Amino acid sequence: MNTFTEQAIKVIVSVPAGTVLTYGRVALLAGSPGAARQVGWLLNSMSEKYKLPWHRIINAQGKISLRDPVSSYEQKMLLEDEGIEFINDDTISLKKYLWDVEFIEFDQIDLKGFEVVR
DNA sequence: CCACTGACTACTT
DNA sequence: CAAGTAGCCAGTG
Repeated sequence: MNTFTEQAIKVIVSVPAGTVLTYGRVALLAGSPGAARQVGWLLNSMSEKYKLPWHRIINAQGKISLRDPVSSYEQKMLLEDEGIEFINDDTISLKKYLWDVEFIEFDQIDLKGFEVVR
């Protein structure tokens, strides 16, 4: 399965703790500029099948985009645990925490370590 | 294949 | 800064 989905997942699992990526950036690194909305979609569906650091993905405004208030609160907590400070209730400084990576070496990432073993 | 959906984005008011 | 608008693209039925 060498698709956008797999690439995007690899990008996401590569994000270091204490940093974040925007949906658009994940899409770009995954090879599909403009597919930002799909990133959100797969996070929603794949975070149950994989142990993804989904909380490190936010929108281009540095805000949490979750519709569900419970989940968005959880995301905020997880980010704060990694040392990320919030400017207000749902905003952080992208300038400070955005992971500035240019290229992902997909070949070196093994997804099997992130699969949920039930 | 077509239509619809959406954890998005960039641009304009 | 808030709200509206028009692109965006992969997954789903």
